[in-house]
Amino acid sequence: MSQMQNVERQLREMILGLEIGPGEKLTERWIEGRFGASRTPVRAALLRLETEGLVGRDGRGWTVSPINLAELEQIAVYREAVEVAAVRLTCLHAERSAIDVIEAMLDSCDDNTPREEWHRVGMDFHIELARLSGNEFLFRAVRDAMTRLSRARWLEVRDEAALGRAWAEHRAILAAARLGDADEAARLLSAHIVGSRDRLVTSLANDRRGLRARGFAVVAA
Amino acid sequence: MSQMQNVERQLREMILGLEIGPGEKLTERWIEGRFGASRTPVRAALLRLETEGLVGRDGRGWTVSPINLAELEQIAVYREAVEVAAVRLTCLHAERSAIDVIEAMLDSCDDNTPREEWHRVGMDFHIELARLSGNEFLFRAVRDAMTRLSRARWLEVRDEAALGRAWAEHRAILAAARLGDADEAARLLSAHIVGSRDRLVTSLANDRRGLRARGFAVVAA
DNA sequence: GATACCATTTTGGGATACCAAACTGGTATC
DNA sequence: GATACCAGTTTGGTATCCCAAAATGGTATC
Repeated sequence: MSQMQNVERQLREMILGLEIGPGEKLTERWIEGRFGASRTPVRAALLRLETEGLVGRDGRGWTVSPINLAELEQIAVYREAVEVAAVRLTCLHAERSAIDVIEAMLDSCDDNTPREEWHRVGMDFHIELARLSGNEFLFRAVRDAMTRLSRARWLEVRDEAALGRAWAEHRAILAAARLGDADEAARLLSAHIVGSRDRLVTSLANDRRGLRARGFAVVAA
Repeated sequence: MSQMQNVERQLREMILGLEIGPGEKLTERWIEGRFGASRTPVRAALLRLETEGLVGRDGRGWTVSPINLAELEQIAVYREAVEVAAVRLTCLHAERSAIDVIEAMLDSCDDNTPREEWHRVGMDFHIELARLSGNEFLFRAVRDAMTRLSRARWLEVRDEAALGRAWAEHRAILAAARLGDADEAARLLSAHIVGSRDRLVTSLANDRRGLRARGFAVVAA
């Protein structure tokens, strides 16, 4: 593993894991020291994370991208477009076994599963479903969108009921896909994404004060 | 203008303008000498062009991405998803004047207009239409997709009739958008993209031998 | 106490030096 | 003639150095 990939991966994990808060300043020299690499791989990593939207330039200097509620809403619209297109393709040439693999992912979560794992599986559901479309561009679009949403979803306060509802919606989507019913799968997925967005934005807007108190920059819609 | 942006812009122009052929090898040192910059900005430029899909890593070393017919077909599906979503949004809050600006772009091309300009306007039509959606992510998706398609479209052999047909389709889409008829605009745009893709892939597949003779790597579907 | 100003430090952008791995071309061997 | 092998060269990855611009902090002035 090259240093560049190493720095990139570790820095991404720190940002997504909120070990570095949204809105925090980053200096290339701090990263250099933190990961024991020189500035060349550090700069390469920052350039890539910039295209992922996780860090941004703040005049001179780098900043961990703040949570931006307006952006979250726009991403949801984007997701809806690409995920619905992907699931429609999947329905056309649905591999029964491939869908079963995704269902098994959902099954792997139970009462003993740590919160972090639910979070990851919830994202992977959408990513893996998009992968089944066989279209590399739709897949990457979904994966990148989920990456951008990741921190916000992590901050969302979700009760057991909401989590259970999401899982039920996931299962309903898979059921429609298994039958090859593209219209139904599209309708369910679309509703799921819109619902998720509403809960997410509402939750963050309500908690905004508390989040800022924790040092997390949250930009209003 | 920083060196990095300079190198990036010039190198992108050379690749898109086919001054460096698809499939050609690139060395950081050649670029360094060609643009009179050191390796630091060269490296940054390559990293960004990599995310745009214009260059790729070939083991050790860099290669200008070949024209990939399978990829072109996948991009068309992706475009269809995002452009249709964008135009639907545009229809919801269509600014009459903004649509007129796009129509004026189309009008600016006549018999005396150089082929290169038709090419550029044909792409900008789609990009600007997506911008009107107001959704940054849909806009960027369309812009990036058009960038990836650019070289292939430039290589396409297009007769006057095909060009005229494309312009007529563009105008029809704008007319529907002006009326706020989202379903009609979506239907027309979708058909336009599918038609474009078919003509493009057919043309390149037919010319494949000749293109390879010119030193352009063209990967079959 | 607020503010304008200047010296110092910090920082990102760029240039260069170094290295190990990969590639190249030629040669010896069969 | 084909092939295995080796020295020399090229090249991407990394570290380090330099610089100008921007941030910082202290100080003098009002």
